[in-house]
Amino acid sequence: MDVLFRRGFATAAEVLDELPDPPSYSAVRATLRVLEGKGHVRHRQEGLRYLFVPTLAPEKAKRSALEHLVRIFFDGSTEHAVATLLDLSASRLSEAELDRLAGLIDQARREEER
Amino acid sequence: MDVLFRRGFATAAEVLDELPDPPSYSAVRATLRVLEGKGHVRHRQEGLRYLFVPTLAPEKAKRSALEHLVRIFFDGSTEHAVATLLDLSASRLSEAELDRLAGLIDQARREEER
DNA sequence: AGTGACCTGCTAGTTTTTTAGCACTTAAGG
DNA sequence: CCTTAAGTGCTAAAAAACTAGCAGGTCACT
Repeated sequence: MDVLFRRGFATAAEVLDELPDPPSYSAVRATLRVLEGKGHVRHRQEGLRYLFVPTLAPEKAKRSALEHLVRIFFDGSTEHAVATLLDLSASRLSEAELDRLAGLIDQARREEER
Repeated sequence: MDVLFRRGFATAAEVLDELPDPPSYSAVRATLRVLEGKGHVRHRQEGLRYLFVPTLAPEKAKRSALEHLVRIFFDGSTEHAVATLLDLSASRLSEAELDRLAGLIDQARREEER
Protein backbone atom coordinates (compact mmCIF):
# COMPACT_ATOMS: atom_id res chain seq x y z
CA MET A 1 0.00 0.00 0.00
CA ASP A 2 2.85 2.38 0.79
CA VAL A 3 4.29 1.94 -2.68
CA LEU A 4 0.90 2.53 -4.28
CA PHE A 5 0.22 5.59 -2.16
CA ARG A 6 3.60 7.06 -2.93
CA ARG A 7 3.49 6.48 -6.65
CA GLY A 8 -0.26 6.75 -7.14
CA PHE A 9 -0.37 3.54 -9.16
CA ALA A 10 1.98 0.73 -10.08
CA THR A 11 2.27 -2.69 -11.65
CA ALA A 12 3.08 -5.72 -9.55
CA ALA A 13 6.66 -5.62 -10.82
CA GLU A 14 7.03 -1.97 -9.82
CA VAL A 15 5.69 -2.68 -6.36
CA LEU A 16 8.19 -5.50 -6.04
CA ASP A 17 11.05 -3.26 -7.13
CA GLU A 18 10.35 -0.75 -4.42
CA LEU A 19 9.84 -3.13 -1.54
CA PRO A 20 12.61 -3.30 1.00
CA ASP A 21 13.28 -6.95 1.85
CA PRO A 22 11.05 -8.08 -1.03
CA PRO A 23 9.19 -11.39 -1.26
CA SER A 24 8.74 -13.11 -4.61
CA TYR A 25 6.93 -11.72 -7.62
CA SER A 26 4.27 -14.38 -7.04
CA ALA A 27 3.74 -13.16 -3.50
CA VAL A 28 3.35 -9.57 -4.62
CA ARG A 29 0.79 -10.55 -7.24
CA ALA A 30 -1.10 -12.66 -4.73
CA THR A 31 -1.05 -9.90 -2.14
CA LEU A 32 -2.39 -7.37 -4.61
CA ARG A 33 -5.23 -9.74 -5.40
CA VAL A 34 -5.98 -10.12 -1.70
CA LEU A 35 -5.90 -6.34 -1.23
CA GLU A 36 -8.25 -5.99 -4.16
CA GLY A 37 -10.55 -8.59 -2.59
CA LYS A 38 -10.58 -6.56 0.60
CA GLY A 39 -11.39 -3.41 -1.33
CA HIS A 40 -8.17 -1.54 -0.58
CA VAL A 41 -7.01 -1.57 -4.17
CA ARG A 42 -8.45 -1.61 -7.68
CA HIS A 43 -6.79 -2.40 -10.95
CA ARG A 44 -7.32 -1.26 -14.46
CA GLN A 45 -5.96 -2.83 -17.57
CA GLU A 46 -3.31 -0.75 -19.25
CA GLY A 47 -2.44 -2.36 -22.54
CA LEU A 48 -1.87 -5.92 -21.49
CA ARG A 49 -0.78 -5.30 -17.95
CA TYR A 50 -2.54 -4.32 -14.75
CA LEU A 51 -2.10 -1.02 -13.01
CA PHE A 52 -3.05 -1.13 -9.36
CA VAL A 53 -4.43 1.94 -7.62
CA PRO A 54 -5.45 2.52 -4.01
CA THR A 55 -9.21 2.74 -3.56
CA LEU A 56 -9.01 5.53 -1.00
CA ALA A 57 -8.54 8.98 -2.54
CA PRO A 58 -5.07 10.41 -1.85
CA GLU A 59 -6.48 13.36 0.09
CA LYS A 60 -8.41 11.07 2.42
CA ALA A 61 -5.49 8.68 2.74
CA LYS A 62 -3.15 11.47 3.82
CA ARG A 63 -5.52 12.74 6.43
CA SER A 64 -6.28 9.32 7.75
CA ALA A 65 -2.59 8.43 7.98
CA LEU A 66 -1.81 11.67 9.81
CA GLU A 67 -4.69 11.25 12.21
CA HIS A 68 -3.56 7.74 12.99
CA LEU A 69 0.04 8.73 13.52
CA VAL A 70 -0.86 11.65 15.77
CA ARG A 71 -3.05 9.40 17.85
CA ILE A 72 -0.50 6.60 18.16
CA PHE A 73 2.67 8.59 18.68
CA PHE A 74 1.59 11.98 20.01
CA ASP A 75 -1.37 11.09 22.18
CA GLY A 76 -3.59 13.06 19.81
CA SER A 77 -1.64 16.31 20.17
CA THR A 78 -1.30 18.07 16.83
CA GLU A 79 0.91 20.65 18.48
CA HIS A 80 3.50 18.08 19.49
CA ALA A 81 3.35 16.42 16.09
CA VAL A 82 3.96 19.73 14.30
CA ALA A 83 6.74 20.59 16.72
CA THR A 84 8.53 17.31 16.01
CA LEU A 85 7.98 17.72 12.29
CA LEU A 86 9.51 21.19 12.34
CA ASP A 87 12.38 20.04 14.47
CA LEU A 88 12.94 17.09 12.17
CA SER A 89 13.49 19.19 9.11
CA ALA A 90 14.05 22.71 10.36
CA SER A 91 17.29 22.93 8.46
CA ARG A 92 15.69 21.81 5.22
CA LEU A 93 12.91 24.39 5.23
CA SER A 94 13.38 27.46 3.11
CA GLU A 95 12.56 30.99 4.18
CA ALA A 96 9.60 30.97 1.82
CA GLU A 97 8.24 27.73 3.26
CA LEU A 98 8.50 29.08 6.76
CA ASP A 99 6.65 32.21 5.68
CA ARG A 100 3.85 30.15 4.22
CA LEU A 101 3.61 28.03 7.36
CA ALA A 102 3.45 31.17 9.52
CA GLY A 103 0.64 32.30 7.25
CA LEU A 104 -1.23 29.04 7.81
CA ILE A 105 -0.97 29.50 11.55
CA ASP A 106 -2.30 33.01 11.31
CA GLN A 107 -5.14 31.71 9.25
CA ALA A 108 -5.94 29.04 11.83
CA ARG A 109 -5.89 31.75 14.47
CA ARG A 110 -8.38 33.86 12.57
CA GLU A 111 -10.68 30.88 12.13
CA GLU A 112 -10.42 30.28 15.85
CA GLU A 113 -11.62 33.78 16.59
CA ARG A 114 -14.78 33.43 14.60
CA MET B 1 3.44 -2.36 17.47
CA ASP B 2 0.94 0.50 17.29
CA VAL B 3 -0.63 -0.59 20.54
CA LEU B 4 2.75 -0.85 22.23
CA PHE B 5 3.87 2.52 20.91
CA ARG B 6 0.68 4.19 22.02
CA ARG B 7 0.62 2.71 25.51
CA GLY B 8 4.36 2.37 26.02
CA PHE B 9 3.99 -1.22 27.19
CA ALA B 10 1.27 -3.83 27.43
CA THR B 11 0.51 -7.47 28.12
CA ALA B 12 -0.62 -9.78 25.34
CA ALA B 13 -4.19 -9.52 26.59
CA GLU B 14 -4.05 -5.73 26.52
CA VAL B 15 -2.72 -5.73 22.98
CA LEU B 16 -5.55 -8.05 22.01
CA ASP B 17 -8.12 -5.78 23.62
CA GLU B 18 -7.03 -2.80 21.61
CA LEU B 19 -6.76 -4.45 18.24
CA PRO B 20 -9.48 -3.63 15.77
CA ASP B 21 -10.58 -6.84 14.04
CA PRO B 22 -8.58 -8.91 16.52
CA PRO B 23 -7.18 -12.38 15.93
CA SER B 24 -7.04 -14.94 18.75
CA TYR B 25 -5.16 -14.56 22.00
CA SER B 26 -2.85 -17.33 20.81
CA ALA B 27 -2.04 -15.39 17.66
CA VAL B 28 -1.22 -12.25 19.63
CA ARG B 29 1.09 -14.14 21.94
CA ALA B 30 2.80 -15.86 19.01
CA THR B 31 3.17 -12.58 17.15
CA LEU B 32 4.74 -10.90 20.15
CA ARG B 33 7.24 -13.74 20.36
CA VAL B 34 8.06 -13.31 16.68
CA LEU B 35 8.48 -9.56 17.12
CA GLU B 36 10.76 -10.23 20.05
CA GLY B 37 12.75 -12.63 17.91
CA LYS B 38 13.13 -9.95 15.29
CA GLY B 39 14.27 -7.46 17.91
CA HIS B 40 11.33 -5.07 17.64
CA VAL B 41 10.07 -5.81 21.12
CA ARG B 42 11.39 -6.84 24.51
CA HIS B 43 9.53 -8.19 27.49
CA ARG B 44 10.08 -8.02 31.19
CA GLN B 45 8.41 -10.10 33.84
CA GLU B 46 5.97 -8.19 35.98
CA GLY B 47 4.78 -10.43 38.78
CA LEU B 48 3.84 -13.54 36.89
CA ARG B 49 2.98 -11.92 33.60
CA TYR B 50 4.94 -10.43 30.74
CA LEU B 51 4.98 -6.77 29.84
CA PHE B 52 6.03 -6.11 26.27
CA VAL B 53 7.86 -2.92 25.32
CA PRO B 54 9.06 -1.62 21.95
CA THR B 55 12.81 -1.78 21.56
CA LEU B 56 13.03 1.52 19.73
CA ALA B 57 12.97 4.57 22.01
CA PRO B 58 9.74 6.57 21.71
CA GLU B 59 11.55 9.67 20.51
CA LYS B 60 13.21 7.78 17.68
CA ALA B 61 10.02 5.93 16.82
CA LYS B 62 8.09 9.17 16.46
CA ARG B 63 10.65 10.71 14.19
CA SER B 64 10.97 7.63 12.10
CA ALA B 65 7.21 7.32 11.70
CA LEU B 66 6.88 10.97 10.71
CA GLU B 67 9.73 10.77 8.23
CA HIS B 68 8.17 7.73 6.66
CA LEU B 69 4.73 9.28 6.42
CA VAL B 70 6.04 12.52 4.93
CA ARG B 71 7.95 10.56 2.32
CA ILE B 72 5.06 8.27 1.40
CA PHE B 73 2.18 10.73 1.44
CA PHE B 74 3.73 14.17 0.93
CA ASP B 75 6.58 13.43 -1.45
CA GLY B 76 8.99 14.48 1.29
CA SER B 77 7.49 17.94 1.74
CA THR B 78 7.35 18.89 5.41
CA GLU B 79 5.51 22.03 4.46
CA HIS B 80 2.62 20.15 2.92
CA ALA B 81 2.50 17.75 5.83
CA VAL B 82 2.31 20.57 8.35
CA ALA B 83 -0.30 22.33 6.24
CA THR B 84 -2.50 19.25 6.20
CA LEU B 85 -1.96 18.70 9.89
CA LEU B 86 -3.00 22.26 10.68
CA ASP B 87 -6.00 22.03 8.39
CA LEU B 88 -6.96 18.72 9.94
CA SER B 89 -7.27 20.10 13.42
CA ALA B 90 -7.34 23.86 13.02
CA SER B 91 -10.56 24.04 14.97
CA ARG B 92 -9.17 22.00 17.83
CA LEU B 93 -6.06 24.09 18.39
CA SER B 94 -6.14 26.64 21.18
CA GLU B 95 -4.82 30.17 20.96
CA ALA B 96 -1.94 29.18 23.20
CA GLU B 97 -1.00 26.22 21.04
CA LEU B 98 -1.01 28.39 17.94
CA ASP B 99 1.22 30.90 19.71
CA ARG B 100 3.69 28.18 20.59
CA LEU B 101 3.70 26.86 17.04
CA ALA B 102 4.33 30.36 15.68
CA GLY B 103 7.22 30.53 18.10
CA LEU B 104 8.65 27.29 16.75
CA ILE B 105 8.51 28.63 13.22
CA ASP B 106 10.33 31.79 14.29
CA GLN B 107 12.92 29.64 15.93
CA ALA B 108 13.38 27.60 12.75
CA ARG B 109 13.74 30.85 10.84
CA ARG B 110 16.47 32.07 13.16
CA GLU B 111 18.33 28.79 12.84
CA GLU B 112 18.02 29.14 9.09
CA GLU B 113 19.72 32.53 9.18
CA ARG B 114 22.79 31.27 10.92
C1' DA C 1 7.31 -15.78 -39.70
C1' DG C 2 10.00 -16.29 -35.74
C1' DT C 3 12.06 -14.81 -31.29
C1' DG C 4 12.38 -12.71 -26.94
C1' DA C 5 10.47 -9.91 -23.40
C1' DC C 6 6.57 -9.34 -20.48
C1' DC C 7 2.47 -10.05 -18.58
C1' DT C 8 -1.70 -12.87 -16.94
C1' DG C 9 -4.02 -17.07 -14.98
C1' DC C 10 -3.30 -20.97 -12.58
C1' DT C 11 -1.41 -24.78 -9.73
C1' DA C 12 1.04 -27.63 -6.46
C1' DG C 13 4.10 -27.71 -2.73
C1' DT C 14 6.34 -25.51 1.15
C1' DT C 15 6.52 -22.47 4.92
C1' DT C 16 4.48 -19.48 8.20
C1' DT C 17 0.70 -17.91 10.89
C1' DT C 18 -3.35 -18.72 13.35
C1' DT C 19 -6.18 -21.43 16.24
C1' DA C 20 -7.83 -24.12 20.21
C1' DG C 21 -6.64 -26.20 24.02
C1' DC C 22 -3.98 -28.77 27.74
C1' DA C 23 -0.70 -28.94 31.75
C1' DC C 24 1.39 -26.19 35.13
C1' DT C 25 2.29 -22.08 38.25
C1' DT C 26 1.13 -18.15 41.13
C1' DA C 27 -1.97 -15.08 43.70
C1' DA C 28 -6.27 -13.97 46.01
C1' DG C 29 -10.46 -15.02 48.54
C1' DG C 30 -13.57 -17.83 51.19
C1' DC D 1 -7.05 -25.88 52.53
C1' DC D 2 -9.68 -25.36 48.30
C1' DT D 3 -11.19 -22.92 44.46
C1' DT D 4 -10.97 -19.59 40.96
C1' DA D 5 -8.67 -16.45 37.93
C1' DA D 6 -5.01 -15.29 35.19
C1' DG D 7 -0.86 -16.10 33.35
C1' DT D 8 3.03 -19.09 30.81
C1' DG D 9 4.86 -22.96 27.87
C1' DC D 10 3.75 -26.05 24.59
C1' DT D 11 1.50 -28.78 20.87
C1' DA D 12 -1.16 -30.40 16.89
C1' DA D 13 -4.07 -29.07 13.34
C1' DA D 14 -6.08 -25.75 10.16
C1' DA D 15 -5.66 -21.69 7.46
C1' DA D 16 -3.10 -18.42 4.99
C1' DA D 17 0.88 -16.74 2.69
C1' DC D 18 4.81 -17.59 -0.16
C1' DT D 19 7.27 -19.87 -3.81
C1' DA D 20 8.53 -21.66 -8.36
C1' DG D 21 7.03 -22.51 -12.48
C1' DC D 22 4.10 -23.57 -16.59
C1' DA D 23 0.78 -22.40 -20.44
C1' DG D 24 -0.88 -18.86 -23.10
C1' DG D 25 -1.40 -14.07 -24.91
C1' DT D 26 0.46 -9.60 -26.75
C1' DC D 27 3.90 -6.68 -28.40
C1' DA D 28 8.20 -5.13 -30.65
C1' DC D 29 11.87 -6.31 -33.35
C1' DT D 30 14.40 -8.84 -36.79
